[in-house]
Amino acid sequence: MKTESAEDKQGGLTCAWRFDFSRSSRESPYLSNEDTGMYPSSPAIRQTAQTLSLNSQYIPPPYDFTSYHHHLTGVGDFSASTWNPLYTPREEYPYSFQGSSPNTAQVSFPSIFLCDSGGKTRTKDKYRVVYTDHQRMELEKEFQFNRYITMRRKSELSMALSLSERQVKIWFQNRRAKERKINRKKLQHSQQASTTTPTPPVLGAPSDAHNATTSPSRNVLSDTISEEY
DNA sequence: TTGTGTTTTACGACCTCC
DNA sequence: GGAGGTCGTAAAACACAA
Repeated sequence: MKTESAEDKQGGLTCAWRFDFSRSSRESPYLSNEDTGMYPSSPAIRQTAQTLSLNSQYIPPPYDFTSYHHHLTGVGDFSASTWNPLYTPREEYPYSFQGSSPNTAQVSFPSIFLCDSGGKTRTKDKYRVVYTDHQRMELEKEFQFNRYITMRRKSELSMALSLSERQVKIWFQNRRAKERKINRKKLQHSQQASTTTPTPPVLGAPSDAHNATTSPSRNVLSDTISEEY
């Protein structure tokens, strides 16, 4: 992520939104690829979403896609920007509509980007956008197919969901991080349970810890599919 | 309503692979 | 050197108990 395209950088704009990025020094947080599932040697097998029983957290409610028909078009010089709030996430966008038809309604943006040469690209008025349920659902479906999105699918999804490829990429990164976090919690719980109520190990039924430590070649993230969903 | 904890976007730093 | 990975983190959004 050293260099992002101008498109990825939300229209190539550099903005004045300042943050305190000071942080404590890092203490070699990197785990081996085996531990992290980094650079998995074998891609995850693509499964049909129907075969996966989703955790209730990710089961979206029955969607009324008619609510997304107000396809908004940004007003202003955002032609080069892929950050384009085509949807109105949960009524949170304070943009004023200009136009009568919701299908063609245009939005006048507030001072989304205050630009300077600082190189920070976050918005002033919106530190982050909230993705619509539809966007999340589609991303989640793709995630169930494959933990690692291909360039082709990333491009397709970004087009379909009106997100930038960078947003799709980062969503997948965050989603994998979330899954690892969940797995760590489960591992902790299982370890606590095993220490408090020791049970004899069952041959042929390896635990999560066993999987994580003895099967480095597999995609560690794929473990969650069968466990979590 | 408000305080607090959790989740969700987004990023920088650093790393590996090609 | 670039792309994309993880990790840690900021801050908005959200959930929920008091």
